[in-house]
Amino acid sequence: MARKAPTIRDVALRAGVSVATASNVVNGNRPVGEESRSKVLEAVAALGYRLNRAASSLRGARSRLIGMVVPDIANVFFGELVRDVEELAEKDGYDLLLVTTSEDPAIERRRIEALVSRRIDGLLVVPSRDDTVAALLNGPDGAFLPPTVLIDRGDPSPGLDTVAADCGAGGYAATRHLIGLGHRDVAVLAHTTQLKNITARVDGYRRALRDCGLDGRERICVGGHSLDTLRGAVELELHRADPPTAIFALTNISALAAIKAARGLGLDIPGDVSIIGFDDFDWMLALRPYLTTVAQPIGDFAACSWRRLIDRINGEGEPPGLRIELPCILKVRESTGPARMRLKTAAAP
Amino acid sequence: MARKAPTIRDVALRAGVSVATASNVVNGNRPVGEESRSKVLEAVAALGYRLNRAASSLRGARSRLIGMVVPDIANVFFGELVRDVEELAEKDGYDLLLVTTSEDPAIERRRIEALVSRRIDGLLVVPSRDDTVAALLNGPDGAFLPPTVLIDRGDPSPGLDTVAADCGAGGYAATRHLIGLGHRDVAVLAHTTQLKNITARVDGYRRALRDCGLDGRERICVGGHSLDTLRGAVELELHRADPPTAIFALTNISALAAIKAARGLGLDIPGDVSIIGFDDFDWMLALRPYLTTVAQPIGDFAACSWRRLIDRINGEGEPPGLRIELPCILKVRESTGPARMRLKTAAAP
DNA sequence: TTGAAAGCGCTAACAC
DNA sequence: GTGTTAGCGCTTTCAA
Repeated sequence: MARKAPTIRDVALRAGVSVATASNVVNGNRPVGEESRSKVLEAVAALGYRLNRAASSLRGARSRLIGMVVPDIANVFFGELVRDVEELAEKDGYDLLLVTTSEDPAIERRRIEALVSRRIDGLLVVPSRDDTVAALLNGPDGAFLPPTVLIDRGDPSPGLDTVAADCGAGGYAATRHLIGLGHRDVAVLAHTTQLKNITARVDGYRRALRDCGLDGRERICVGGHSLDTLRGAVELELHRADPPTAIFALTNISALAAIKAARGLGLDIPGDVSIIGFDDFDWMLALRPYLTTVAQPIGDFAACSWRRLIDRINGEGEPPGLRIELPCILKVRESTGPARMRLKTAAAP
Repeated sequence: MARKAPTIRDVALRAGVSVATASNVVNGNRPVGEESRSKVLEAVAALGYRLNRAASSLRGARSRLIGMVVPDIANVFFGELVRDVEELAEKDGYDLLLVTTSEDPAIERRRIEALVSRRIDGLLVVPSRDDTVAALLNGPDGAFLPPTVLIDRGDPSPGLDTVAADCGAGGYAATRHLIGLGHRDVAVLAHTTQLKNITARVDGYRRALRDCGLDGRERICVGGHSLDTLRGAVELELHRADPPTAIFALTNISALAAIKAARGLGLDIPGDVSIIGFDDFDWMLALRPYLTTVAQPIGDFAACSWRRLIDRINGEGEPPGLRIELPCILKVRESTGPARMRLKTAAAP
């Protein structure tokens, strides 16, 4: 426990070579003779030598550290994203510095600055607002961001790449599905209208209504980030004189909220209200009714953003500013069904 | 973008003091005169100076980096744990290096070594086996682990602290609940029997059976880590000539698997089979039937392990080797009900 | 209370 | 292909 960790110098000494050679063997930067190489390797093994990355990154080399920023790691959506990214990162020899923002731009800013002071090689962020990272990039500070890729959210911006789903198409498909089932009163449940990926879903919904001659029948509920406030918003909508016959929930948490609200009011799903969600997780396929949903390709988010990030770090590929949109898939299950002609009035609580 | 980041030297220069003084102001290690202090602070602000942690940790100071190791960050249980820990960490000025093991000891070992080579100040791990970290700590390598706290799993071991739930009591309570409902054929669904926290739940189950004179009626299914294999194990059990009337699923994923298996066989919950799960997440309270479950205090896991880790890092508190057990809470909901006298035979698929 | 100076372990020139 | 050396930015003796 007390033994000091061996340094590259110890390795070189034991192998009878110079530190430069030892270093070159360890991180394969330049070719090394066969004999020296094996002697160094032997010394590394014998001494249990482990590279001190703090030192190497100080010296100017890559830190092999990637910062990852998500609003809430306990949300399965971000959980899966981080898991997939971490797997990719480990394959490429990077470690992940994980940071959480609680959807708060001030915290986000502080956390990103902390990451930058760690000399991260790249940054992957699901921003709390569409413009926060661009603001940082071009801020008065001249904040020194490494190659950065935004995921799921964020405006296109010169220095930034974005990987996201084609939310417009997703919203459109979901709404068409509902209209096809005979629904004419479809409410949308959003947690916010500040995020373009959410408003794109709403736009898809609007477009579908319009295409079907249902203009002016829009019902948009905004419920905030928490399950409880979202639920409250749905209850309000369901208590109206003319409640919707279907609810399109724009996130997985919103879907949970819509379901709980309907349950709480004693409404049958999909008998009284159809519900369609966003994202696709295991629980949606377990308890009844199985949830109809618009699935986003999380694995592809991870793969595309990682590829792009590494290219940028290596100075390869196209210059920054790309936007990559991936398709969503509508999964029709049990929570959506034919519209009732007249929905029974929800009893007052 | 091209401007080089200012160093402590730049700050000292602009403030007209020595680098030592500047350093002392920045991280408050030693008292500094009022005048110097304000000049330094001014310079820091003006230059937008940010401490280079790679350099300071190289020089021997704390890295303020904590390694966190979990089997799968996409599992909500670990997701919540990491979220809670991250929040605590940020408050104390630490960053989290997150690493995932896929329940594989070899990967775990490799990933922990990567963390150690980052000179982390402390390590929080949910190990893939109870003895992996202890092996690392006492290994021939003399692997140089910083203060380490195990969470949820892990044998008590001299150099290691452990924070976990009182799984024996949890298993006991769940089983008593079922027996109280008249069940005499209760199957337990475990993903593994290699982990003590799981076998403790099984022991609680056994103890409850014994206390009720149901010795010898144990049914223990082991289903592996994936939802599909777990489900297969349950189906097998449910297809027996004398299927169980209740299933006690030992993790949240097992619960999902049990539910899907029952559904697939057309069994009503809890009419045909009662199901009780472990852990408590939002989805369990949304779709029907609401799941009866044994909740673990994840927030307390985070708080206790963090407190302990920080104390160890600061050399305070008791010497390592502690085991802290936190109580579980039984939440009775809809998925458990009275036992049927005779369960209808499950139709072959 | 402050400053000067010595490295922490490593990599990148640059020489051989 | 290999060795020598000069720092990277910082904290920390040690002296003043």
